[in-house]
Amino acid sequence: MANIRTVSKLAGVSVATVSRTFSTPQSVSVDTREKVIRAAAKAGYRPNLLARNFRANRSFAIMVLVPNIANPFFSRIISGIEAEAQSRGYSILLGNTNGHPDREREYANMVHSFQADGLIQLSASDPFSDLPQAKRPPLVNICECLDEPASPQIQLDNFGAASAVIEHLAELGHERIGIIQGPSTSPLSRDRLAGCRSALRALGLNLEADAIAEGDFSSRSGFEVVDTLLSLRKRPTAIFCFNDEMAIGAIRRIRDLGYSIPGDISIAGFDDIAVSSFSVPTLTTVRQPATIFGRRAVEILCDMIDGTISTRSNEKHILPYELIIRGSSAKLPG
Amino acid sequence: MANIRTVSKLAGVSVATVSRTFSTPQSVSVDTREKVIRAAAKAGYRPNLLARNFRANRSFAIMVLVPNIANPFFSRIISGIEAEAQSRGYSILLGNTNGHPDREREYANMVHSFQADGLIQLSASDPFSDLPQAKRPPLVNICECLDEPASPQIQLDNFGAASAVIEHLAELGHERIGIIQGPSTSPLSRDRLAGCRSALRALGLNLEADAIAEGDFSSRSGFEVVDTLLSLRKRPTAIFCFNDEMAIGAIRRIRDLGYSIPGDISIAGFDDIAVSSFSVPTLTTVRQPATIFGRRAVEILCDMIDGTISTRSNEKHILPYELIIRGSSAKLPG
DNA sequence: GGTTACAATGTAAACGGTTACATTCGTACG
DNA sequence: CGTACGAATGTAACCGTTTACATTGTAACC
Repeated sequence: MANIRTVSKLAGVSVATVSRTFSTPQSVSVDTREKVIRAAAKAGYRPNLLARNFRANRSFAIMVLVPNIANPFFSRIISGIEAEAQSRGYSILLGNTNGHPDREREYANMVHSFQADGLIQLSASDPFSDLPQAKRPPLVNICECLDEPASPQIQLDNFGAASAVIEHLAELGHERIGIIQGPSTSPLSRDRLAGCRSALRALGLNLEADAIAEGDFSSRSGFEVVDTLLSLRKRPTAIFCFNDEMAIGAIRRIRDLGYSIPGDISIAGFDDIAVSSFSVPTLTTVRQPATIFGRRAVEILCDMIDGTISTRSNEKHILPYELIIRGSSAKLPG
Repeated sequence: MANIRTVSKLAGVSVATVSRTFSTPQSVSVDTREKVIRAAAKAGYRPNLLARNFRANRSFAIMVLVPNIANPFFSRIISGIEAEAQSRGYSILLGNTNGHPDREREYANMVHSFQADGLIQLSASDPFSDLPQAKRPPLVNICECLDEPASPQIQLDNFGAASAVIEHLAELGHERIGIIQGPSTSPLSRDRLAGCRSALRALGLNLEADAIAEGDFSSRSGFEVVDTLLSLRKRPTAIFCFNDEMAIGAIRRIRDLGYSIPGDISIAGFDDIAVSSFSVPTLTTVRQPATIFGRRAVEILCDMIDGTISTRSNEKHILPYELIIRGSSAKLPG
């Protein structure tokens, strides 16, 4: 392989000049520059970034940890991360954790071994929690936030969005509203649930414990747990699912049981994934600015890497939601 | 940062011994090993992989080029790639190309600058086509294959799968079958189309040119182009869409126009993405072994990196399909 | 006891860049 | 004319590993 020394000999200059030609061209005279570039082309020289990064002690890579890549909402976020990272000269390393803390830790260690300059976590966990503040590498949590974060957090106004959904359903005349939440351990579910509670209370309604079912954000779980809501003595006339996949699963099951949507039961989801505008019926949902999530995360992470922001920052960034009203929610007849 | 010399001093041994303790522990006596490990722990030492990889001239990273991460079928493949790579000690670098050849080339160059040891392409294009055979880096094409490949290719038996779908629809009594294909430039569309033609011919039927509409694999395109099929003088009684997203878009539009599915029109898709089992109606489709695609690609790529397989191999690996019959296809009434 | 074999460990060169510092040279200025 | 200065370029150390080769120590054997 052609290295910088090959090129320097071929061009009749020193290695330093070759290096400068590529990293700080303005510090090399035009003549020399051309000579070097010609020689480099002739030799088929490409700077060895392994060597450059080693010297700089930087990998120019960002590790992205995602619980499940196959989730379409996450993949939209990753799309945003990728775009912003690419434009800043960073490459992205992808790690699928399936929510396993040991997998997370294993991947997070790549930052310690200098394989990545920073970490973006698409879930509420902090793989560096055992480290003293001063030694924490750049980390940004996104989507789902820690309660007592030691790093910057980016999330939707989950409380506000959930309230807005409830208000929308209440406006349509629904008073018995069921909920299919995500895993109850997740801060995200808790925030949305709090939003629901608050909105209902403001309307003079109460959220009974048995009107809350718990899924795991998969369509299958929506399909399965909706039964518990349908079999309540006071069957809900509207169901708010904490993501679109569960809503789609629930719709499937509800229709199988002979109910009409939104005739008998209104449904709302969360995320606004691509299919939600084409499903039957089209899905009322909350749109999250997924690509912006990704871009913001990269912006903040890069600032931490550059030292513009302290790695001890734990600012919370709340992004706005948008309520998208479609065919799955309608006025209660009568 | 603690480096190997810090540890060697702390343990009272040479740097070589420290290095050996971590890379070939059996070549170090038990006493020394323990001494070194204690010293390393004390110093908080982690081997600098930037340095190690530089020395080895290997990045232990695989670049994955995908036209669109947000596509759920691709993300399932990536899931498989990630799992297999992780178990082999490789990390994966993700590049979203949006189908832009210059983006592809830019990312592909990361292999030349030693940032990746090999490349997996999730589309039918060869960023190294201008290179002489001998200089081609390890590359595997997956999903969609080149006609005259210079690298190993992995794809479904698209011809067979499309035939099977047509045969299934024909068995249900359908004779006027419409097609929504992907971009006509894609080899994948062409193979599936050939499968359709062949199956229809065997049944004594003909595929008219105007029974073929062209989408771009997005739900929206399915929604939009299905109109041309519905407005034919001889409206098809069944429509085969070359992916599930387009099928979902088409279903939406067909229902909006007042037709029933599968009462008036049967629909079949391709890919078996997650929502297809929960959509209304559930979707008859072709299941592709997505994670196996990913795993196989990594296996083959690693063999090329290790030199077990020549980088000049251009073997085609054909994976089996599975026809999944669900609610969107039914017997033609009468 | 001397020789040999082998296991354990050490020494130092190499990998391919970057960059602090040194050198050279031309030019402006007193 | 001598000096100071700055631009262009060169020299060589350095980054943290790995590893070929050298060295040492110990045990087995004749």
